[in-house]
Amino acid sequence: MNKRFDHSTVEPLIYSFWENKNLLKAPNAGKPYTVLMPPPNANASLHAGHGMYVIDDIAVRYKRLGGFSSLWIPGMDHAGFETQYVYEKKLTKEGKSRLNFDRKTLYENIFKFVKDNSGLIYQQFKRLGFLADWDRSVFTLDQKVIDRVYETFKRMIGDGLVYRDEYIVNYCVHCGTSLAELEIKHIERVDPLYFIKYPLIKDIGFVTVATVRPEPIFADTHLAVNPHDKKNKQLIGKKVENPITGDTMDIIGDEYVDPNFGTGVIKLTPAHDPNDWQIAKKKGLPIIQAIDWRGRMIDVENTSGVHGMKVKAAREAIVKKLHDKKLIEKIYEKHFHSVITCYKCGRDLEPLIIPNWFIKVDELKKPIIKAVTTDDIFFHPKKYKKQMLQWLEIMHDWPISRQIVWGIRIPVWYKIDRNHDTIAVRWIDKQAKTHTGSLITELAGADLRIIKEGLQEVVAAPRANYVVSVEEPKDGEYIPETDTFDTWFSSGQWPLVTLKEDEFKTRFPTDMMGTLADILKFWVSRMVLFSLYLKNEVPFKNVYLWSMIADKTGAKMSKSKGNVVNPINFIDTYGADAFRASLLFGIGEGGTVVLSEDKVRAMRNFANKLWNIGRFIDMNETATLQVTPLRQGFEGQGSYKLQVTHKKTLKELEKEFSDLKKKYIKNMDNLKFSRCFDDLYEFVWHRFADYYVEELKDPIKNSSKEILTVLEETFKSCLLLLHPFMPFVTEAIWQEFNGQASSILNERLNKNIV
RNA sequence: GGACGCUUAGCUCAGUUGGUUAGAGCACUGCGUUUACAUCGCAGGUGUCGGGGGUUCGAAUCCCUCAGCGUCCACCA
Repeated sequence: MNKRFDHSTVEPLIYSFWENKNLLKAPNAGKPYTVLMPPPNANASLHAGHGMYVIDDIAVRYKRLGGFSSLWIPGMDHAGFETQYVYEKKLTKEGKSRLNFDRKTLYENIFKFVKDNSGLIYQQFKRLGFLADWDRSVFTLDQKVIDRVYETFKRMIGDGLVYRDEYIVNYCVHCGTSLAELEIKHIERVDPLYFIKYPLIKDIGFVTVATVRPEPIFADTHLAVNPHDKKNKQLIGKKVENPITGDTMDIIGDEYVDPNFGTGVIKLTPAHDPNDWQIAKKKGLPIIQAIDWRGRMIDVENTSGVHGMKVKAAREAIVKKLHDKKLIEKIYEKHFHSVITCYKCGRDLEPLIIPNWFIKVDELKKPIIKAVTTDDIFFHPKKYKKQMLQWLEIMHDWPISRQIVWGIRIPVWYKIDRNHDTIAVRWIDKQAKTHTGSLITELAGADLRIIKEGLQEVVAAPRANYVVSVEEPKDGEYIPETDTFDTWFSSGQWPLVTLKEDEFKTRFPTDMMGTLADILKFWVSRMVLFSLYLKNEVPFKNVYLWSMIADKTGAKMSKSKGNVVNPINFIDTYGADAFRASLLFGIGEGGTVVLSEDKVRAMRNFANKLWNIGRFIDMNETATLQVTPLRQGFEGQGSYKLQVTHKKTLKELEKEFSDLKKKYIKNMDNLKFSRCFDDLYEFVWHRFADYYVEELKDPIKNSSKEILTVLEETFKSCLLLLHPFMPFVTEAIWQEFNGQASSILNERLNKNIV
């Protein structure tokens, strides 16, 4: 044995050994134990946040050694929005945009891009030593996943759980796309705040409203004040005149209004402000669109005179108009506020109403709340049970459509009715010219077949007729829905697409779901939802949530902060075992994980310590067995009388180790992995090596084989206990003792543990 | 504003149902080691266990309160 544990040569050899010996697959024998890997983005590469996957590996390995048929099924996610975002960035660099392609071509290009960039993360997972059955990997765009998603959608339609409605999204009129939360840039900016006077009807005087957006006033139908606002609450029920159109407007009360901002009175523009929209939905107020997809004003009767103008020009026109009417009380030029802008072009985003598909969750969430409350699903750490329940209470209907191509298309076709204008399209012709408009108008200038070939986007009014079908219906003219499902709609069915049909009897519910706490509500809750809906069972018995990985200073790692650590560097320098162990050592349950090089180095030293304990035992054995080099020769050797003190020491060791083992089993079964590892570290280094081995060194030099046997057996048991945490070094030492063809993965804990 | 959590050594953090002298890693100091390991060993800590109050024979641990920090949610017209 070398003086030092050489991780860089040993680790790859051991991993391919496991692969070649089929040790990564679930053994046929044993009670099933199943863990599903949270699918990383297909084009992702390893970052510190993936560190928590080690938890899953520890569980899988522990159960393997415990005699279970433990199985870890990996997979990859297509990660709709995020991947398309990355791809479009690439297009921008090439001087192109997604609008240069029809929908089908764009999808195929992204598919190729993802395919070319996938696979790296699995290579990196292998370097971490993951005991996963790679042959069973599932991709969220595999046909069987798509089939399952379609089937679920159809069933939900049949059960009346799906409906179409308007939904307010953040839309960039320049880039022609709605943006997800992660693509929005919040910036702070100074804008004028206009104080506009609304003449009271039947009363003398005005009600003044402060706003940064005067341009859609013509579409407003209501003002609102806080019902608890002493100054303004008497306005509730009164009527004012719309300063642009002269129409009558009601003043209503809503707690949402902040009495301390501006004048304490707000105007409601439900079609173009998310908060006003919420109020309007709640109170059933009319939602009148004043701005279209292209960022132009809609005022068909044009009493405002701004119909067809762009937002900025319209604002100037409206302000001038109000000024002429002497309805502007004042303009506060330096209003500091936060606005949302497009990550690509930097322009202001326009909150717009876009028709969406929704899932009704009121009935679906009841069994989830029950399952969480009654601990059918157990949360580690416990605090997430509360967080989950809190979120489930406020969980509202789920908008599942996304205006992107990278995903599973919602299997719906809209029936074209040439007499009713319910569908708008964007398409690209053979000359690469983009056309946008109502389908009926477009059909006047182009054949339906040509439009469909160049189709980019369809926006159908909620009242448009549709047929749910994967294939195009034959009875008339149809145009497909172009929206795709929210990524979580497909990944939420992960437990239902990863197992084989016959495994549902034996491996479902699965045993543990270890994932980041960030996606508790996005992902974990949806998996439970789908599983209870489709299988009437929870998808997993335990949820292990890792809160976050932080840098040395305790700050959360994020790209924007630039403090992201690439774990591969640590693995290269200190070994996978050291990296894994550093994520566990000295960590409270569910606490922040601080990743620091000092700690990784300390764990590398521990791996080396293990190696050298093995080396010490091995060397002494060789020395003792010079006559009969085989271990089987032990019994044939003459026996030695131990001095009383040494016998006592051995007894102490056995007692202490037996206590440790009991504690270990208890903590491992309760998923308290970190504590187990801390205990092992303390025992192996500071008790076993520093104390017992040192105490027994002299008698060993007198060739006492009995002592060596006890030390070796104890140490080998320690290797088994440590193996889930540090798989490589423990396997390497195991093979030194038992031969290169043996594997610690074939050992079983119950043989060695009382 | 709402919910939850955290505050223990210079730094990062363990500390289980309350129970002897509160621990580890890192860092620091001294000594040691010609054969398991210098990626080592031994030794070195005056810690108001965030402040205050309470329960108890006994509190880092349970309760109340105050302060600071963090996470999630809501909100910023």
